[in-house]
Amino acid sequence: MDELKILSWNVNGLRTRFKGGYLKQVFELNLDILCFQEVKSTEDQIPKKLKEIEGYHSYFCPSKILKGYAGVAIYSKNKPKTIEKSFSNSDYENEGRILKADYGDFILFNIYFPSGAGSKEKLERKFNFYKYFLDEMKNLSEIGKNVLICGDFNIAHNEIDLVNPARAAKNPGFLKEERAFLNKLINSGYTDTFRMFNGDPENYTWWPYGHNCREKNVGMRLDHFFVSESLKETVKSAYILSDIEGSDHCPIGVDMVL
DNA sequence: CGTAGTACG
Repeated sequence: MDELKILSWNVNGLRTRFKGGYLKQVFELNLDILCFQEVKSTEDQIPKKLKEIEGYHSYFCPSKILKGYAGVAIYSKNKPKTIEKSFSNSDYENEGRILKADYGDFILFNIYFPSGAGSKEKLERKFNFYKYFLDEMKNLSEIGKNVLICGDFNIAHNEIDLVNPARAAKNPGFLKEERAFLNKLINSGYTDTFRMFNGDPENYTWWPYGHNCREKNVGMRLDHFFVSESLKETVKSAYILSDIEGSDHCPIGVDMVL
């Protein structure tokens, strides 16, 4: 019976959140694993006192394509057996979007999904990313692996997960293809942990900067924590920490007993 | 508009 507490947060700049004292707030929660997205730093740009937080091992997957863009990180009390920066069926290690940590008892994915806003090419790349992701998750669940997936999906799943669904349906974040992708993940045996415990609207994890959107709670639930069927009953709670500010996203998390 | 570096969400 091991407790496992994991948090996921799109920090929108790890160094800026560190300087502002916001990172301290999540490290003080004394969790086992913290997953960050949009780190926006190469490893050499991260100061030592940020890289080496007492009690944690840290792992980074920065973008090698565009400096100051994307990037994911994992801070973990226990050392994973292996760390990978792509799916096993594809080659995404330069993108700064994936950290796959195999702890033996379970595999944790920390993912910054493409937003795909803008060009048609970016949308295509995004759907490709979905394909490789789903392929990997299906393979792992079929061989009975315990899988956790957290991160910024850049997708609101259902109408309950955003403010104006009719208007949003034309925009990346709530396209029918994106929503269908999450349905496919669920059909592959994965569960949205937040909805195991909370069926209410107005639970968001992202708000646009400006226009007092956050104060008015005009946002979307874009960050998710999925678990494989094999882990579903180990999830004791799933939460959104909307009081933790700084980024345009707020942290989410799960408490489990493995 | 913020983050980071001149694009991207």
